[in-house]
Amino acid sequence: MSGGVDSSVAAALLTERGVECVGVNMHLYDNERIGLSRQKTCCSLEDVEDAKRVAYGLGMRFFVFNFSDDFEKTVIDRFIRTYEQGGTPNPCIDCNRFMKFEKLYERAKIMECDKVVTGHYARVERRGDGRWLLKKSKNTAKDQSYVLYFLSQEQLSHTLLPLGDFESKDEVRRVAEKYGFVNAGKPDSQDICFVPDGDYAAFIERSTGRTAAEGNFVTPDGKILGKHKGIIHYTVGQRKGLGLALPRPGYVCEKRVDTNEVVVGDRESLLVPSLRAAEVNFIALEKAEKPFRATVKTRYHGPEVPALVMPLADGRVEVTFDTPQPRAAAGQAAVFYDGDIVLGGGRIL
RNA sequence: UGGGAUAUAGCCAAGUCGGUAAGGCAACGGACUUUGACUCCGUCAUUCCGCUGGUUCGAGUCCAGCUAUCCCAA
Repeated sequence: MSGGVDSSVAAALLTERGVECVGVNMHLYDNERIGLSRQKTCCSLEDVEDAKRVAYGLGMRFFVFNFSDDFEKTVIDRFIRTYEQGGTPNPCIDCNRFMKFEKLYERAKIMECDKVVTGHYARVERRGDGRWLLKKSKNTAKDQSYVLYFLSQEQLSHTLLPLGDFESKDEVRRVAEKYGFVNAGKPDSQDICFVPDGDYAAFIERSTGRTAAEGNFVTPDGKILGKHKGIIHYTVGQRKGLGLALPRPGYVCEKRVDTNEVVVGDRESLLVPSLRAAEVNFIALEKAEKPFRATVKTRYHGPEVPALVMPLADGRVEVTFDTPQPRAAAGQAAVFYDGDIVLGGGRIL
């Protein structure tokens, strides 16, 4: 329970069904770690209070698990490393993957709980042949199946996502209001939780003690356009914030870590016919050896586009789009869908 | 100091027969969003069009001079 509306309502719904629940909040980082002063009222403390009040109100026991060491080692380290290697991490996916559905699930087993319940907008269903499926939420605008593509069969069999059937966020808020939850009107979260001011580059520089090296913006054919602030400040596909006055809009097409160059070109030069992904997890497919068709999402709120997914060795796949697509940033997820059903997904290389 | 060209917002750049300053980029603001982005909407020259004068009811647009830069030839 994050202290937000969604997990609170999820808890309420389960309680309503007569399920015995334990409320849990994950403590993921200390304010000092992320550069907020100790004295300052930290929103995360307030959030824990909110979560606790909701849990107690529902007659649940409530615990706070301190996962800050693991969060530091997995999510934050990965975040920093990915940026330094020229990619663009998705810490929310890593947090779901390593914290909520790995660490927390382990604890749940120790506590002899059968299920992990979260406030994600997605659905878990069991198919006739016994295979567990991950599907989009009914409220497709809020769908979060994209950030859960890594779930294994075992994890899915022990996961409940009660918000997946809601048609709108307003309905969820109405439930919260019905229960009189303090957080019923709390705004949706956004930004990276451990970078509350949004300046992730400054966070990386603070953490590593290294300042990102300036380098050149170059055209695809090598002409120098100007100076950039350091590769970690940009992401492939980015248009705004380059500070370059070009005749047409310029997009980041490539980040060259070895030469510390950022390639800027027009929208055309951003298009690629295919991409590769690694660490692929298949959900609806038992095993994928043959190429299959799917619609593919390469960014959280991006469009789904038709493509052919070809399994390769070492858990990799090659995704060939029916029509060329803007290049996706390495480190983001490529998720394959068949309608509402998540076939699988992987990390973009 | 022979000839030619250009001087419009941070950058690029339209401005017709003189009639009361397009557009793009960047920037800034907002919407969207549990990552980074994309996208969308809005703002952005009213001591004004290098400077100074002149013609005109009216000049970025015509004329003169000046200044700066660029090119060609010396």
